[in-house]
Amino acid sequence: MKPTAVTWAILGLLAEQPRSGYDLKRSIDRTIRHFWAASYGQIYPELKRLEEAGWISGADGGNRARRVYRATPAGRAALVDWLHGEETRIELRDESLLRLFFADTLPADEALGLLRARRDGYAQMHALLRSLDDGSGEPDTPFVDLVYRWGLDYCAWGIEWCERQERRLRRRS
Amino acid sequence: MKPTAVTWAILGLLAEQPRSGYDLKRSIDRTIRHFWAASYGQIYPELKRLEEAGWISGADGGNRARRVYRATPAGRAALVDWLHGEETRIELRDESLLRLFFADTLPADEALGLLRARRDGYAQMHALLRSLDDGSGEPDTPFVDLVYRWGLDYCAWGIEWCERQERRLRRRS
DNA sequence: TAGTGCATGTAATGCGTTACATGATTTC
DNA sequence: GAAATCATGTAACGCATTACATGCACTA
Repeated sequence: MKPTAVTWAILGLLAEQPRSGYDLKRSIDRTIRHFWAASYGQIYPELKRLEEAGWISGADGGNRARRVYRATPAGRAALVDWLHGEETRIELRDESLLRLFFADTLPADEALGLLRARRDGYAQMHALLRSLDDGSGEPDTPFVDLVYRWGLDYCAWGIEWCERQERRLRRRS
Repeated sequence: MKPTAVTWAILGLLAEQPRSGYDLKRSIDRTIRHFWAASYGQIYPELKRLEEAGWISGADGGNRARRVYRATPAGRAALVDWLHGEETRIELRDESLLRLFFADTLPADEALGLLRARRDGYAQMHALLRSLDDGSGEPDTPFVDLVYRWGLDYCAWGIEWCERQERRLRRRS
């Protein structure tokens, strides 16, 4: 069992509460997905691998043909090991920055348009994140809340940054 | 010819000045790589595809066995089209956030350690970016400089954010 | 009884990294 | 002449998405 990032995403959610593959996908889409996406094509095979490794156990549950998994003690231990694991390397992948990087080829006003588009991208994501917190539902645990705040704050920062830079570049031209 | 992100990275650099595959890799590692990495395994096959498409042309240059490519007019046109292209969707992939997200499983002080580790990750990347600007070399064009600033500012923001949140969480506990 | 959403899964494909193979040239 | 670096490339592998296939259950 060679763990990958999706391993921990699934195991972490199952440690919190038992879920089916379908539920996992929905939970991920509401939360984790904004900094780490996962698709069915990863989730279902990974559930099998995790069960073989003894880190989760599945049981046919409820009506329908749904199989509900829960984290085993061994799984919880592995999760905690990972949390203690190697240091953090910040890695980015941001196509919008790639575009900005080459914007010097364009006339000045079109180049500024790209900066504006980036700003709008941030605004859109900010709106999406805000819409996830409908106020109902129980309040999040501290670190789940922390990561949610990160998303909001990051977008807010990004919007301001783009606006500030746009003003700066306009002043010089 | 179905373009992908690495297509534009290469084409953009070649539009600026002619380079070999090896030079491209080095340029990418100094600049683009901080928000969009690329490996030889992508670069060399992509150079072939780009040449077949007529977007770049290669010539055996200099001494050694080096092949130097330059963007053709068709390539430049394609690049500009891409720059004008679809709107920007912000997509993230950040394993450190994934860890933070599950930190509630840990005792409070260890969880705060993860936040500190993230801060240190930002600090490390900030130092790396600063080290790239040795002051020598000609000054960057406006948008190349803009993206460089983004990296620095993002790291600075990230450091502050982590420190602020650490203080906040300590106050509550 | 037709449609929608629940639920599970796989196959094909594409993107990207790593590791390896090869050899020339410069520098010490 | 040994080491470092320049330089090009490929094969194997792994990770992830997309699209598709299947069928049940609820509801209008």
